[in-house]
Amino acid sequence: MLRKRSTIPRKLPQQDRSRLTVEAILEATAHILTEEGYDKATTNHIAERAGISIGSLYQYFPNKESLMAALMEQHSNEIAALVESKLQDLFDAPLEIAIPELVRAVIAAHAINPRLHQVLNEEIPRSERLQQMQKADEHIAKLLGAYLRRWSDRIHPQNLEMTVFILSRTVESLCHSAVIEHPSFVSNSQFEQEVSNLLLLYLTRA
Amino acid sequence: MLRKRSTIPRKLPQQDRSRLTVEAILEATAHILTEEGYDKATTNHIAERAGISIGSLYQYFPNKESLMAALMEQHSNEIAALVESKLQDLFDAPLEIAIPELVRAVIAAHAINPRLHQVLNEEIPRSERLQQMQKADEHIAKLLGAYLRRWSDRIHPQNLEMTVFILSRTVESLCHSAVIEHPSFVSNSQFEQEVSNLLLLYLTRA
Amino acid sequence: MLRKRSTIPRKLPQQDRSRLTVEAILEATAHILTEEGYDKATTNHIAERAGISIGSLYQYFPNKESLMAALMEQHSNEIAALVESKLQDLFDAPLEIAIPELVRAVIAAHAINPRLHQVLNEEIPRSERLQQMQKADEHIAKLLGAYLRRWSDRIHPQNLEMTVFILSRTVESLCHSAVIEHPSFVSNSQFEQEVSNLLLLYLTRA
Amino acid sequence: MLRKRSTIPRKLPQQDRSRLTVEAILEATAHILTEEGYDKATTNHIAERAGISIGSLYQYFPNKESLMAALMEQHSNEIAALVESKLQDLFDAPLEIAIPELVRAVIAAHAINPRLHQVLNEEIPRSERLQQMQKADEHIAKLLGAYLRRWSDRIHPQNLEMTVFILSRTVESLCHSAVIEHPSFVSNSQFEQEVSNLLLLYLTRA
DNA sequence: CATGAATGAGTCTTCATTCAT
DNA sequence: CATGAATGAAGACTCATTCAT
Repeated sequence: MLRKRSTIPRKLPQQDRSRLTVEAILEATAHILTEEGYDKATTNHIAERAGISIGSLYQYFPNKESLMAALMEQHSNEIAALVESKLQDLFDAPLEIAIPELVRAVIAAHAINPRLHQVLNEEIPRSERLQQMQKADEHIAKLLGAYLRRWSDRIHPQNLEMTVFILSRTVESLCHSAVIEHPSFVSNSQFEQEVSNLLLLYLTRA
Repeated sequence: MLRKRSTIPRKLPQQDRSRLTVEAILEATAHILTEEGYDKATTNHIAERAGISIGSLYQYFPNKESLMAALMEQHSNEIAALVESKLQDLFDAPLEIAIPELVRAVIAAHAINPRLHQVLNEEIPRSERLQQMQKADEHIAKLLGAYLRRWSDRIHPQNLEMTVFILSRTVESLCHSAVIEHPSFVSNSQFEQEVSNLLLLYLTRA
Repeated sequence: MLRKRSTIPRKLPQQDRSRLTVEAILEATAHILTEEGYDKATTNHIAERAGISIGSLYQYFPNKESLMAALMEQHSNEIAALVESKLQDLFDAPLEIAIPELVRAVIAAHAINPRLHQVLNEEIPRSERLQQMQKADEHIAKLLGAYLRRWSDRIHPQNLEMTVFILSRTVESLCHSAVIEHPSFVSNSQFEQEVSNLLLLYLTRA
Repeated sequence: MLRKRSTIPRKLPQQDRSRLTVEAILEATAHILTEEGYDKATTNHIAERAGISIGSLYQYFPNKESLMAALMEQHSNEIAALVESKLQDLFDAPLEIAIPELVRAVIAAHAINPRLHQVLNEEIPRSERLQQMQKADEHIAKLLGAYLRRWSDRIHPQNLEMTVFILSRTVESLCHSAVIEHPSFVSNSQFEQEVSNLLLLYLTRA
């Protein structure tokens, strides 16, 4: 039987030295991915840039896929952390406050390392992507759902699942596209306002 | 100067036999792409499925990239044609009519071959993608811009470029995600209504 | 600017094992070249005969061209070394001694591996040849020029450049052709004498 | 049993139209060979440049090798014709007249199309070369032998075969190298004189 | 006789992965 | 644990040649 290729890192770095090695590997991966693109990101090239041997790389990651997965998880976590913390802080804030803050947070999250975000989203083969990304997405969807339920009396659309879907996709895709294709928009508070407006008007009908 | 790898098909099929061959090749490519994914789409595999020799494939397409480009163009054209025609028909229709129709058209366009659309959008290496996709996008953006200008007295947001950007990304991404991730939404007129609402409320503030 | 395909070996063999590998590769290349000809000298065939995997071959040589270049350099060096050392030893010897010795040395140099010399000179695509070959040629021309200048008072022809040209081409081509087409000549001291005569009479008019 | 690949043109052009076709093919071959080199000289490319279909090319030449052979024969014949006629005219001329004339003729012959001569001599795979070239060479050697025998009483070297060998290789290689590497020599009567001197002094010891 | 679409064996080359040291 | 030499399956692509029309 063909077991699915493990995507789990081979060993959790327990000593300091290994932790450093793992970090170096991921750093090298991110660097090559952003500067040279996915198809220059060979395991040998990554190991070289990380300053270790290819053998050592495979000591920590059972295959290339797991390397990409680890990087995506790391990146997702960074973004999710930002958004989550905002969302939690704003749990009791009304829509008019929370939505613009959320938009601002998502834009900021994407702006951390937009090129990496893009490569991770666009160049890495699908099979290696879905799992990690969805985990983060789902978590955020859950938080967003909780927030919307908390303020449900002020919200028009009744189908919560659909509303969460519409909200999260819209924010994500607008912020992502803006960062990639219209960097000028990002530094422009008008864009934040417009996106916030789009969502607020939809939610409140006012 | 480093010449870019040509993406132009090698020869226009002139006889009937060759036209069939080209069609068979593109059909095989689409099939393998949707059923097995991009990295199973080797030129040899495609030729085999098309029932021709690998040599014949290269008679019509100078390299793998051009094959993908041709398929994307074909697909983009199909989608763009649908949306464009709708947009032109609706040029004089008010927002309340036009927007829902547009949403419906975009969903329908994506539903033609959603898996192919997804693969084309997500798995094919960036370099081979951008050009074709953007051409279609820009055309639609232009039509959308013209429509919004036509009805500008009823529209609140003043920055036309940004409005077009927000509208097109939002429709595209919501319809795309829905078709891929929530097929149940697609056959559900509520989704269309909600998306239309999102956009209409934003545009009209009413 | 279009970078020329690198002809530089990929890595200098640092460990003993790899040094052996590189030698095995070159040995296999020479063998196939001499026994089967250039168009049987595929990289896969070479690797197989060297008893290594094709991957290992490409670890040391970035492409086929560099393999050929390395072999030519090795071979040129062997020949050039022989001739050069003779020419330096004979710097103060008069024409009557030096010329026959030179002829003998050139014949001996060609006789080391005549078939390889032939293949390297005649079958390998031009582009891969010129550089290596000319380097050796120029060096020898320089030494020959120095020698002729040293004995210029005994030499009739006045145009030194032309004389060097005539001498070197004549010796080279006669020895080469003899080794390839008339092996019987090679083991025959009469041939050496005749060639020496040809050159001596020309230089001294006596 | 593996029959040797025929090198004989498939049919002698008997009608005018075919003769023109064959000429067009050879002309195209020569042109591509001189302008683009041997490895751009694919049969398809040749047919295209000749303005005929690849199928027609194979009507006249059973394989690529026979094409090259035909071109070499044509070229050899042109050169041989020049040299032969000179040699026959000069049969009764003394060495002092005949040798310089011969040298001049050989230089002129090489200057007809030096690049083609070079490609034919250096780039075309050995297997396809030898036969044609040797035929011409042998013929000239025979004529030269006859001439030397006619004047044997004035000639010092006694081994006629060796003398013919030395003479023909020397003239050939010096003229060839001069045309390719030192075009300036060619238009310079001093070079002719020096080469003639080289040979005359050798033959006459005077 | 001409055409040109079709063939497919064979080429160079890459890169994830293993394993002896 | 680290090293890096070695592996080899697999991919993109070429080109001499054939054959149905």
